[in-house]
Amino acid sequence: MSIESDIRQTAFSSSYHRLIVNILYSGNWIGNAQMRALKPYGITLQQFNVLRILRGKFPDPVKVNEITERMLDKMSNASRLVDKLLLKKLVERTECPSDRRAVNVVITRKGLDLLTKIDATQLQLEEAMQQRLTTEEADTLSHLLDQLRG
Amino acid sequence: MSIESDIRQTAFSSSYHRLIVNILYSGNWIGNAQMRALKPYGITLQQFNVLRILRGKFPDPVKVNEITERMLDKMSNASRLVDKLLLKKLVERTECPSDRRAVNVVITRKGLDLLTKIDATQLQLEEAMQQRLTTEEADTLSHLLDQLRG
DNA sequence: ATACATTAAATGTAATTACACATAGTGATT
DNA sequence: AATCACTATGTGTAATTACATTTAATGTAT
Repeated sequence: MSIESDIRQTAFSSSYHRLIVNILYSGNWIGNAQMRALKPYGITLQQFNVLRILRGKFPDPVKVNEITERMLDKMSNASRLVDKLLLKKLVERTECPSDRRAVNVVITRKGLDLLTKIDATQLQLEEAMQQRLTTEEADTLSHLLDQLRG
Repeated sequence: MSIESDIRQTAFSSSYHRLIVNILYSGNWIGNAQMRALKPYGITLQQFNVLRILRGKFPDPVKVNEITERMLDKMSNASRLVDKLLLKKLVERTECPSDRRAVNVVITRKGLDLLTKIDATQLQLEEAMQQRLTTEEADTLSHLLDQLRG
C-alpha cells in the first residue's frame, strides 16, 4: 500500500513532502504494532525502551541521565518511567556513590526475564518484515534514514 | 549520523531490528521538528494534520469519521481535536443533513490563512531535507517504507 | 411498527506527556 | 569557606492520549 492510499491523499506537493508524511505515518504504524505486542506484558513502548537500554549495560548500572540521552523519544520523562518500572520491580534504583546527585538504575532478574519473553514477539515482527523487505533493502532504508537526519 | 551513534547502541541483532528502531527514532525526530515549527502558530501536530485534511477537501466538508481514517496517528481523537480547532475558529462544525449522526467539518478562512503562513516553514524543512537526500533518494525511501507496511 | 445490530460522534477516566520549575549536589573561583 | 554557575534528578501542572463507554441515529429483518 502506498502512503497515498493509506491516508487517502491524492497527491503530495513534492517527494520531500510525501517523505515527511510517510516517515511520520510509518513511525506511528510501527509504534502502534509494538504497543499492541507489548500490551499483554503490561508495559508501554517507552518502558520497554528503557528496559532494553538497561539490559544492554547489564550488570552495570545506567544513570537516569544516560537513559534520557538514549531514549528514542527524547521527550519522555526517564525519571518517571523508572518510577513505573520500579513499582513493577523490573528495575532497581540506587544512589550513585561517586555523585550523589545521580541515580544508578539496574534491570532486575524479573526485568530480564520479561524481556526474554518479549524477544519472541519482537522476532515475529521482524519475520513479518522479512516477507516484505530483503536484508539489503532494510539496510538501504536504514542508511537513507540516517542520511536524512544528517 | 547513524542510528547507532544517535542512540549510542553499539550493535543491533539484525538489519530488521535496526530498521524498527530507526523508523521509530526518525518518526519522533521529524515529529519533534514539526512540533517545534508549529509551536509559534499555537497548534499541535495533530491539529495541523486535521487542518490539512480539511484544506484538501475545501470547500467541501469532511465528516469526523473520515478525518479519523485519514489521520497519521489513528489513535488521536478527531472529535476532541475538532473541538480545539473550533475554539480557535479555525474550523466550523455543522450537522450533516443526510445523516444526523454525522458531523460536517469545514476549514474557515482563518484556518486557510494560518495554513498558508505555515506552508513557508514546511518548505524550509523540505529544503533542509534536499541538502541531505536527492529527489530520487527521497522517492526510494518512500517506496521502501510503503513496501515495508505491505 | 418493533426489535436489534450497526454506525457516528461525544464523553469519562486514568495514564502519559510536554514543559516549566524546584531541589540538591558538584566543581571552580575567589 | 562562601559564592556562583552548572548538572542531575525530581515534581507540579495543564494538555493530550488511550481506551472504554455512552448517546443518538440509521438500516434491516421480522
